Amino acid sequence: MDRRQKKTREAIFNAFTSLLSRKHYNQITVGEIIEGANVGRATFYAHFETKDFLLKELCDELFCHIFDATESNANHHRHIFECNAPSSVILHLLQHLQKNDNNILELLACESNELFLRYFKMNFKLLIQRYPLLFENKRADLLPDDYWINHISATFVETVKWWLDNKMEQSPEKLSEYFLALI
Amino acid sequence: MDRRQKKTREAIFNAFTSLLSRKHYNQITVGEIIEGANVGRATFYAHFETKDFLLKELCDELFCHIFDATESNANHHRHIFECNAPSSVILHLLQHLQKNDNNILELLACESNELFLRYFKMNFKLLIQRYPLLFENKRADLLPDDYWINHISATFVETVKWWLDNKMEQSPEKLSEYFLALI
DNA sequence: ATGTTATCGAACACACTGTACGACAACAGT
DNA sequence: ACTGTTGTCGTACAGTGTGTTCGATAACAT
Repeated sequence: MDRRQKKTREAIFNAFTSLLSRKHYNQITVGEIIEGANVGRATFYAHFETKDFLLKELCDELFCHIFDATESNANHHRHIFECNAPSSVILHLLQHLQKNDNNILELLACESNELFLRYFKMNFKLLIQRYPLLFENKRADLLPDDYWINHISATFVETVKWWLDNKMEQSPEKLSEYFLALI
Repeated sequence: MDRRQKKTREAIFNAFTSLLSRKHYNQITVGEIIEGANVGRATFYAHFETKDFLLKELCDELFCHIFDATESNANHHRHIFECNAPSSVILHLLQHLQKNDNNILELLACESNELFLRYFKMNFKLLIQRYPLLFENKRADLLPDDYWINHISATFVETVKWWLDNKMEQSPEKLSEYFLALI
């Protein structure tokens, strides 16, 4: 990819992220983004069809990054997934979050965090669907599988949300303990 | 309140609800609302400062209605809340939803349902905070109270969401069983 | 019957969106 | 170093939505 394109793309992402930490997605205008990124209007639209597409591509970069890393990690240590040790996976994800790659925390904690948490949940769901043994549905006689999987995912996302609301005072280990105690 | 005002207000709510079932909140314009409601532009702004305020007032009417009913019911039958029978409360709420007062189902299932589910969760949280014995935190030694309360609320909301996604095929009794099995 | 208040319709200034075009500069390959 | 390609810039523009204003009219309450 052309160096100029990369520069522009990154500048737009940065300006956008920075704006999101200050105001709600709905109230951010393309005008503000291009001003913050110092790019021309036409340039913005050459990269992103609309503001919504910008958001989507940002999410793609963020979560593909985190979850791909988790998964490739899992491939090297597949025994983790198959020896029924959900705590390591959860812990790994939480630690990854704490490192705050790509300012992901800023986005998960911002006023428009629902947008990002939705993607977060989706990716987490995919992850645990790929490894059904990780969180086994121990009451499969009573509870439908998709209901169970949705519950795990939602609970994890809510745990992270709660963590952020509490300024992340707890350690990833503690949080992982809370989460596992629930399920 | 003036008869004319009531008529206008209701016409706007109806047009708005109807639009929400067809398209996303963000893409609904004031122009469409007033056309659907057969109301002048100035009239709309005499009732609601912006579209966001319209949404807020709609939510207030909907949820105050459902939860007030639940709560006044609870006052008459306070023993339900204090004799540790969460199943009756849950069942009561689910049955209330199924009756679909004020097209609340249309709104909870529409493309912009996050907006309404947020209010739903908030009100549910208030309800169970008012009756701590209802869902007692049995691992208070390990889990913080607000974490626990948030988890109950989120799980209930996710249960309802799942129900809606499944076209509400299950009976309220069955659903209540699922929910209670989780916690 | 009278004064009040809600509504209407049209017009308005303003802001944001998405597109178009010519000029220019950065790039890649030879 | 030369050349054709491609990304960017600036400006301008049409289209659309927002929120306000105002006088005329009709519904309301008493």
